[in-house]
Amino acid sequence: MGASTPRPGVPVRGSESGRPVMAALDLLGRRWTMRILWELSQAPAGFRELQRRCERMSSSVLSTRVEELTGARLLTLDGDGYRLTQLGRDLVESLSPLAAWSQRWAEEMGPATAGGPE
Amino acid sequence: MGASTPRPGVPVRGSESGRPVMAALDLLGRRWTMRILWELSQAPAGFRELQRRCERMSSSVLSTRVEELTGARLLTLDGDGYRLTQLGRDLVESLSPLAAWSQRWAEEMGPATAGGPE
DNA sequence: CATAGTGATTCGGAAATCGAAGCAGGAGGT
DNA sequence: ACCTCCTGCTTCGATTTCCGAATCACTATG
Repeated sequence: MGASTPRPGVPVRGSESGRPVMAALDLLGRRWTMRILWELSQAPAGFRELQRRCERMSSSVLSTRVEELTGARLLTLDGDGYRLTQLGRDLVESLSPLAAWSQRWAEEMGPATAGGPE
Repeated sequence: MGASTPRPGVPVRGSESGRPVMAALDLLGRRWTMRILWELSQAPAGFRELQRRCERMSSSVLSTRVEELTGARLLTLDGDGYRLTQLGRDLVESLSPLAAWSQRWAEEMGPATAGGPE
């Protein structure tokens, strides 16, 4: 399988520079990645429970994502299932302003799009 | 074209809840989306210049992303090209802790993965 | 042996992405 | 008018990613 875990300092998909933030954007910009981190920040979970929490996402992709995130040292697997490392918790915490922003976004978008979807 | 812009309050790919943060994660979790916002936060750019800055990403996807982000009120197109709206600037700002985190990530990963890829 | 749980893989089909080429329109020059 | 160069943007076949049901290997329990 061709999936490689983005690493800071190594050129990644869409970035030849290898700048850490670009590697992060590459890693996070993959389907389900942020959702997985988000869910695990709520509580650790086993493979199947994690799959359930993520709207029953496909196990093949979950397996790939888990491998990537483990390789990026954001996840570990122990007796209780998958859990965030300290680095992973820090990442989710750095993402937390996004939740506040999305609230304002909702307030801005809600009234303006009341007309209907497209 | 089947692309629909995620909106807070509307169930999106990978989320039946429609919670704003899930809509945001869906929108941002698409290839090139965060990169485009990141680049435009540096300076406004026209279509082709934006494409150049994003490692010559495919024009078809750029067109789709630009449409999504415009629909989400994060982008506008004027005489100078594409630029972030206030909402878009706020989003990028809420993402800025990510840059700091990625630095620590790089420090943590660099030495630890000197052994080789995978 | 049977059952049930775990994490994880296989594989055919669907969807997203890629990328080179081209379209339509505007500005400037001759 | 015509040609050239720029713009934002579309088309379409090829490639990559993602999906999802079935399945594997392993462990534990009975």
